[in-house]
Amino acid sequence: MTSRHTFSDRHRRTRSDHAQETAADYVEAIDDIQAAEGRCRVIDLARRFDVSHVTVTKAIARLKREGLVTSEPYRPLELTEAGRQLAAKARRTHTIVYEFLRAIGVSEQVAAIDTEGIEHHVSRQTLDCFLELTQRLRGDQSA
Amino acid sequence: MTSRHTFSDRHRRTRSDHAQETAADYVEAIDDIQAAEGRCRVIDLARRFDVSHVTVTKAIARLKREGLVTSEPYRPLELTEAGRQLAAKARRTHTIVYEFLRAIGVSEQVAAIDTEGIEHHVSRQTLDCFLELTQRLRGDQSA
DNA sequence: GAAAAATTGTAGCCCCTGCTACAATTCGCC
DNA sequence: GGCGAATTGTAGCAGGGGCTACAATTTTTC
Ligand SMILES: [Mn+2]
Ligand SMILES: [Mn+2]
Ligand SMILES: [Mn+2]
Ligand SMILES: [Mn+2]
Repeated sequence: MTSRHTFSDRHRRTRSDHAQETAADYVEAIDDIQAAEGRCRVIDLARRFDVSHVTVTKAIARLKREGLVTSEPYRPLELTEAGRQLAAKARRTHTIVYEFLRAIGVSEQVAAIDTEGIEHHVSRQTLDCFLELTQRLRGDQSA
Repeated sequence: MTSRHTFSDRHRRTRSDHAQETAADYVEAIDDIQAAEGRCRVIDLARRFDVSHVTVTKAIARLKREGLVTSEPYRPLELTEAGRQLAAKARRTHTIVYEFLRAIGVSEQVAAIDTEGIEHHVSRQTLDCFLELTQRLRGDQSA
């Protein structure tokens, strides 16, 4: 199948997707929580992801290294401009995937769960197809 | 959104999906390679996934612990019955996702890549929706 | 304003997945 | 039969992501 690509391309890409997954989910969550509560603390993320605050602290250390987050000791987290941009992009993707799953008949609960994983593995092209089909199915609704 | 579930449910599920991801991809690959070459060696998997043979050896050690694979030192890999069943299930899911992406207009190359990640995050319900829509779109082809 | 509670940080542990370097074994070929 | 190549195994390293236990700091409460 598909003669001019290797299996390794596919798996390399999946591994690379996973490496960026935490970053995307974290900055999106930080942005969310800031919007809802005015600020985002480590404990807020720990509760959202159901992990210990230590796990969050270590993840945040990495996001700082990558220039997505800033913070001073014992203070709430802030997003850098790059962090805000990634959050916006992550949210757009998340919404498109979720709305698509809903449009093709997946329940709210299941769509929410599946979206959280799928969103990190959809290329631009696939996302466009999702968007287009969501529109089409909505127009079709009456049928 | 979706009032009676927590964010943590979604992320817990995604983490659990990832834990099973390696197992599914490996047994599927072993089954593939056995079918094509008569046997599957460590080096075959290393080439397919584009990782070192050491990485494969360690992953295989885990699959042995989990009862999916057996092998003797310096000998080719064998699947247990459980391994074969998981491989079959993984292949079914893989095919459904791939055919679905193709049906909604994604190119062969991109569909092959995206499928490799998405397949691990589609619940049964979503898979059913994929299948149904694939059928519908194929009938619709003329439109 | 001090004690208690909540939050954050740090030390140290685990497993998974990646690697290089090197040793052991098997395979292929003369 | 043996030698070189291919394959597999092992030692030791790194980073990501999970944890508990405990210390430090901030926030809340009285
Ligand atoms: Mn996610
Ligand atoms: Mn994934
Ligand atoms: Mn896969
Ligand atoms: Mn697959």
